[in-house]
Amino acid sequence: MTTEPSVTVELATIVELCKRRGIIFPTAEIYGGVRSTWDYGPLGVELKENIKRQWWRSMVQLRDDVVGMEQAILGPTEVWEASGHLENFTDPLVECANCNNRFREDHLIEDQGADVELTCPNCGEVGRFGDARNFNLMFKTHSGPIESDANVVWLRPETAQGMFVDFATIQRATRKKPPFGIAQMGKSFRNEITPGNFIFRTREFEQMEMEWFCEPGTDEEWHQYWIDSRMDWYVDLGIRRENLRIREHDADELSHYAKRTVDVEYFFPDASMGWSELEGIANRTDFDLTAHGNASGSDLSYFDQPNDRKYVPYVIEPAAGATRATLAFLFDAYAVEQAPDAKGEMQERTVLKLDRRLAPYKVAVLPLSKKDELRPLSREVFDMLKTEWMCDYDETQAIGRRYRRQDEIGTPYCVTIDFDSLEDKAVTVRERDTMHQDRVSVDRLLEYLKGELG
RNA sequence: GCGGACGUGGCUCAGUUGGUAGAGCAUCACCUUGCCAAGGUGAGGGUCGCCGGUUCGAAUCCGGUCGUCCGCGCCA
Repeated sequence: MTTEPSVTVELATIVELCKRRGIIFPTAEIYGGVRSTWDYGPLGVELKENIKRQWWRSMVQLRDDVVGMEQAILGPTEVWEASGHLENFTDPLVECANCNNRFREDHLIEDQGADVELTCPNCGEVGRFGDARNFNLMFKTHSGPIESDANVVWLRPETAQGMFVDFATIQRATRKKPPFGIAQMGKSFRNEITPGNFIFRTREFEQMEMEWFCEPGTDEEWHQYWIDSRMDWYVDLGIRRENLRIREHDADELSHYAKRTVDVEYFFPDASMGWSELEGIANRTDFDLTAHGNASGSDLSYFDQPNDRKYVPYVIEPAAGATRATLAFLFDAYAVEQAPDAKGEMQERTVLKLDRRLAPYKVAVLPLSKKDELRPLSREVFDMLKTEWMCDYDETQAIGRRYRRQDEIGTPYCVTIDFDSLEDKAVTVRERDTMHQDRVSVDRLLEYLKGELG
């Protein structure tokens, strides 16, 4: 049994911090916002891109058996017919006129039979359902200025199909042999009936997906390999292992394309969230390549020349949500600590203990005083550091207050220039988690920080 | 979509029985030779989600609408 961590952090606290510090906030808020739609501010875009960069680094850059791609977001109807999304992402829902609860008509018919009046599972009323209405989870639009059935295109509901429809082209171009993977990061869109929990479930969201093409029969082994690998990735980037778990999908919750799916779940410390999915690792078998092969007439099988045989590769898919991961990293990094102030009294200190690779700013340059004398050296230090990392420069108000500001957004290092610096050409480097300070000469500063930040 | 709650300056909130808005924090400027927030002085910032109605007059009543949160159903 998993022991659930007892720490509580309210989602509202994270939302408030995100808005106040320009991390994430409602889109077009001056017009009232749009439900389920969020903008990433100066710090949020850095954080999210850093998460994606780390995913790409571990998934593509550091491997010789995975290559990247980026597919267009708009796609033709044929792709989504073949993939099964147009069929399976459309739910016929009926609503009970008595209690207003809504159910999937096909599920009711399956349970109760097609030749009887349907009974409401909620209130027990018989025959009070209206006509079924289709809820399509895919966004539809038109390519070109004229709206007509002939130019319908769809916003992709997952990035995965790009790797399937481009499989043969990429395989030929790169001469990769199974097992190998194709990775993609980017926006996907689903018309969720019920979005919510801030950026956890949104209609526009960002995915990091990799399709691993392997020989049938080796798929189960590879599935386990990728489950382990993906767990390690989150832990390596600072998520506490006790806040992560693996959950096996029941047979009745498997997607239409999956033979087996395992979720990586994170324990969100907000009372209403709890264990929630960050990533699904699915065995999609040869479902997609076969479907697209049949529908398009292209041969999407792989010819294994040494063994003189042809097969349609099986696919293992680690599919992560970049947006969800961003929320998980924010939650896991959020801490309120006690720290003594100048008078020695204990005060609350909010710290985002983000891994250094994820922190929006790596270094903040903080002249101790706003006096003109300190400015030239301070700017010199800032200009030097900004060529390596995203840095912040802040010379307003008390130094303690500025340290707290940087703590709250997770900046791992603060560099302070004081009046002694003008004499000894050295600065104070203060680390976020330990609040430890080092005096480092300006000449050695870049080298010192490279050692710390990598 | 249904039920419930809510929507006041950047944030958190207060606004008595309707008479044209306040606080703390934050922000900005100046002062402070100052290393872990809440010293000093001063300043900017809201017409109370939006639309309409009732009223001499509405943040405060009514209707609609948008959005948020909780619950239900559906589901990445």
